[in-house]
Amino acid sequence: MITLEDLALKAGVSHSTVSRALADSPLVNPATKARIQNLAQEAGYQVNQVARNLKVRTTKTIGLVVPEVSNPFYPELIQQVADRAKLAGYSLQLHLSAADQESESACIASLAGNRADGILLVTGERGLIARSQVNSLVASGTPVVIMGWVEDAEHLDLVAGDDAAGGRELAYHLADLGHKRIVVLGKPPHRGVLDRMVGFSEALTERGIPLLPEMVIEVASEEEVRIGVSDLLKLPEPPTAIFAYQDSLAAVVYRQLEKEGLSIPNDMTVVGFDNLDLATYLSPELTTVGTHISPLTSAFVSLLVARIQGTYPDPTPQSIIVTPRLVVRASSAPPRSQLNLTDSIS
Amino acid sequence: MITLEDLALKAGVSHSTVSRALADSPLVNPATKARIQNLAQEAGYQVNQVARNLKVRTTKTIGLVVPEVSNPFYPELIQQVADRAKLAGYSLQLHLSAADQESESACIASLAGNRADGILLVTGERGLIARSQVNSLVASGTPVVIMGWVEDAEHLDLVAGDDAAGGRELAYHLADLGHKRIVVLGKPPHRGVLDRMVGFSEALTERGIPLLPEMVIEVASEEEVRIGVSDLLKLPEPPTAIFAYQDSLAAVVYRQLEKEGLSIPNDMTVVGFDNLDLATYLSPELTTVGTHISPLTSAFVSLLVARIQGTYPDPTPQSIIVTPRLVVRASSAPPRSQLNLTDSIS
DNA sequence: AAACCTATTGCAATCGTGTGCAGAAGTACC
DNA sequence: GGTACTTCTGCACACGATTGCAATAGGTTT
Repeated sequence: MITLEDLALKAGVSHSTVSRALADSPLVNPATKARIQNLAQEAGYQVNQVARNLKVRTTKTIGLVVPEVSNPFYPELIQQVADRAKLAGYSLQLHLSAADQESESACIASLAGNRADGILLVTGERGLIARSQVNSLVASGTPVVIMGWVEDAEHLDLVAGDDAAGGRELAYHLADLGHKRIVVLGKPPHRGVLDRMVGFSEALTERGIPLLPEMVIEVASEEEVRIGVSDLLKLPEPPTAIFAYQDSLAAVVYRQLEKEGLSIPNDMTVVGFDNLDLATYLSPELTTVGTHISPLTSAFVSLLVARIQGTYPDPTPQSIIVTPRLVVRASSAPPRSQLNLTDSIS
Repeated sequence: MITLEDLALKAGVSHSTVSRALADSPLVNPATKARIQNLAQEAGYQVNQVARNLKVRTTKTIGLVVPEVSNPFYPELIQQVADRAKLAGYSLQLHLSAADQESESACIASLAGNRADGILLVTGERGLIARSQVNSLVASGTPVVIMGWVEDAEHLDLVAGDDAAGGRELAYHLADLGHKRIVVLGKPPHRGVLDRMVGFSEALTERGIPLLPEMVIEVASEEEVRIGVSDLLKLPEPPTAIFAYQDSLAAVVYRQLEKEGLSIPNDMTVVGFDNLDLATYLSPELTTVGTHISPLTSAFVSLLVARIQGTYPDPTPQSIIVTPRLVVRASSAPPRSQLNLTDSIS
């Protein structure tokens, strides 16, 4: 790899002059500047960023840590973050935190070691694991912005959707349609989606609809989803609607219902949460609630970049909450009468 | 951020000793070594990788450039590459090449500037754009491995699926089912999938089935897919099967057929290409062909890592071709008679 | 006791850039 | 012609780590 020194030799000047010429400094004679720039061009000179980073104490890199990527929510997020980061002049260092045991800690340590200018951290099912690391990183001057659920968030810069509000929207929607027996289906230890459940059940009670214990199903795998759904249909009074915590879970519910010979929404209403592209791939298209990812990521990276550049007006930790929106599609409808439903099952 | 020098002061030794202690060098007294390590621990010392990288002329970073991420093929790929890279001790620098105009060139330049130890490059619809940059990068000693279609590939390390073979498999499958009027549907400028088409049509002619010009539909957007499908159904002799170049296109075809009131596979057989997770989300589950991504990514990163470490036995450029596999699911069936079909349309 | 060896540590150079400061031209002004 | 000023260039240090080599101290050998 060719260096400043190499160019300097060719041009018959010192490396300082070359450096300044390539930085388009007004300190260097326009003629020599042009000469040097041409030389660099044709020699295919590529500045050594790692040397440069060391000197200028900045890497123009932001770290993005995301739990995984099989849930379609994350790819959409990554794409947008990447676009926005590039626009602001930053490269992306991607880490998947669910990939190894040490999870977030290892990712953050790596990013800290590589002196990322800032870190975007999307929490996983168990919330923010590496809390203390984040604290000390922030204390030492590296901005970190969190997305997602996190316990005791007031000392962190945070961007999140208002999951409780989303849950309420869905509950109202189902209640308005006339559903009385409603199932909630989700992963048990997933703290990030607990608020969805809370908002949902609050709104149901508010409308005088009981959420019976047997109607709250905790599932840890696709297999358990299928079994859970199958069991529900055997109840003496089966539900008329299923609320899946996530669109991707709803997709599994779809498949099982189809296997059982039920049609959506005639025999069963299904609603999800997230409003992914996936929701429109399903058939019938899924009624769901969610923020557009776009305002989320917009706040996410613009807050971080502002922190990095010290341009954010308010120095205290921010909590940016984006309100989700109900998207009614074809998977929700008023319930059939009990009689018809049992008929169609037998 | 705390440096070696800071630690050295605290420990009352020189920074060289600290460096060696942290590297667990046998050159330093076990007692002082332990003392220094404790000190570093409690001071929360994090080695400055950018300084280290400059000195050791290595970054333990590999660049991954991928066109985009909305096609579900890529997230699956990213996940696996990230896992394998981490396993080999490398971080990932992610670039999305379709995000900006300069496309691949800008990504590669950035990675070269940041002195990535190696680059994994997944080509997009138009094949490898930044050919000359890749060449000079490889010439200067940075290994690059390409995945996907590329013109004139013999001087590059390459990993790809055998798309022509996959296309043939699909053609045989449809022919065996008894289909005669078969539509091929894909994006026009997408060189990467041309081989699918070639293999497919070769196999059809081999079986004596003509692939009429009006049966080859080029579509550039979702909207065009819908129009294209809709138009097909108005033909005097509509097709009985549709081959979509990609699973994600097949998903759009599904939606349009549903809107038109046709049922898959009774009224129309649909097959895709890629064998994504998406294929099993669809209903009915999609018959498709594709390699498992796993052997692809495995070859992808292990070849690159071997090149970086100089452990690959054969120094000449490799072409690793992975053979895809036909996965028959519920979306393909023998054609109905012409009469029934036209009935169900009207 | 001199010579030698070993274990441990520090000195100093190095990686490739950026940049403050000094110095060298060249120019203008009195 | 001397002074001051402008314009340009180079010297040298810094960024924070690694590492070859020299140096020290202590112990062993003869």
